Amino acid sequence: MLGFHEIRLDYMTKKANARSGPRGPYAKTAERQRQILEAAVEVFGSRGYNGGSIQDVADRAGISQTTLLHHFPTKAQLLVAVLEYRDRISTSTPGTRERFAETIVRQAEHNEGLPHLVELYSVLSGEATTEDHPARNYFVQRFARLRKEYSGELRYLASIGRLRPGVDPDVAGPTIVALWEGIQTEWLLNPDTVDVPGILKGYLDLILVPEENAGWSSGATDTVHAKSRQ
Amino acid sequence: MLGFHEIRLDYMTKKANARSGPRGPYAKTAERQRQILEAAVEVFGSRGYNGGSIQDVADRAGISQTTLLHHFPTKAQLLVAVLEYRDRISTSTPGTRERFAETIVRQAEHNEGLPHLVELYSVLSGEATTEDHPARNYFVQRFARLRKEYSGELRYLASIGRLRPGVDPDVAGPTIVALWEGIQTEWLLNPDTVDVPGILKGYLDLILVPEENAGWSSGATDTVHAKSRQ
DNA sequence: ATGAAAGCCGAGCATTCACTCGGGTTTCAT
DNA sequence: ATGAAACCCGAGTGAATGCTCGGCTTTCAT
Repeated sequence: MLGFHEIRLDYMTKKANARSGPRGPYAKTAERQRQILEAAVEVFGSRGYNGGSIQDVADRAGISQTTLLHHFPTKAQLLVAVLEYRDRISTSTPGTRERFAETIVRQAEHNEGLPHLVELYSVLSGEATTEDHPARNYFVQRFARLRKEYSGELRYLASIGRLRPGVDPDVAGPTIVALWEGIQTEWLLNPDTVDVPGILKGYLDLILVPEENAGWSSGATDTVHAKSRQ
Repeated sequence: MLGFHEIRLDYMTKKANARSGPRGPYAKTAERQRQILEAAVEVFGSRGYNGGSIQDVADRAGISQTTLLHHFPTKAQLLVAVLEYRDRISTSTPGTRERFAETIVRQAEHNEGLPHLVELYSVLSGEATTEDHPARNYFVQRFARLRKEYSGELRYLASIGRLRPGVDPDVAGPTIVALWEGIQTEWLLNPDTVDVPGILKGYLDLILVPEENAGWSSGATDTVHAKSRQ
């Protein structure tokens, strides 16, 4: 059950009296595992977890299936490793708290160039709702965390008068998370007519007060014209 | 490629000179196929298309796998038949055009009693984004139709002054579809903390003007308190 | 009633699946 | 340098998959 990436202190503890024992991964191992995980992103992203095979991943990584299983003993452990890998190297969008909306829209625009990633999360979050799916707990935790984070940011914006009166941060936070999730799935099915950043901006413009006039009076922000038609 | 449900006129044409030929389905066939399709909803809903097997469906329907394949020659055709079956018997929510929001919220509340159905659509819409998935075209069409329908309803509401100024029906329509889709997936992962009707009502309250004061002035509708916390 | 088609199923079939085994090659601390 | 562990792989293994085949039973228009 030990993930490949977890620091195994016992390997590193160089006891003088311990003449022999496990030596830990070699220098090239990290790079090889990165190759495998990148291949797994593509396979699980394009075929899903149930639909993709470890043979597919091994082929795409240019190694034998047996070697893959040496690094990640089971398919389920490989999937968990993929998700943790993507979390580790994901672009930690900086952005000040005041630029909440801009940060989200910018991230959505950035994602348009990473269809593999979007596919991975869309396919797996749906699959993960099934019984005993190895990624189920990951997505339960992930969505709960996101809802909490967004609600918190919106509460802060409310405290400085940037949230439109009548908007409950504990409703709007989960709304952003769900909207983002849903619109990305639709974008994968219909890339030409669905505008992910546009839809998100449309909602954020609805609930936020523009920075200049913190005293909110009416919904006078310009209509958002998205390419989303029909 | 002929779906089981399509009316096959050639069977019914009783030509006097045709002494023998295909006779069409027997009386009990419709009921049997309904059993199979109900079983398939549960299997594909709880395990996904790739994760569920036709053996599972046959077992749950209480028939042999071979008999199932007599009625639905391939697994892919079974899936398509399931989706069309659910469309055919789906509760055609009446509701006047003016009661747009109420109709949606009522449908969402109704869905809480049909977790099998919600699972089916959530799991499959994610899976369907993968290459060559037999349900891909179904979901492409379905989402496009829903976006168009909702945008149309909102355009009508705008024409009678019930849409908040500044809200573009062509953005809000797709937003409702995506939000619904996303929040249902999260509900399946976290049924106790996610309130599907509440989140939808929160958005609809934001974009619609209450019936009584068609002259909209501020966001003075009460804050929506959902059970959605953290 | 009869007989042809529909309905139904046990027994396979070829393939793919995740995973194991045994043994070779490479790395690297000593 | 050396030797133990890490790395790597060919060749399986057993189970499950979607689907076919051949033949029996049931339905029902004639």
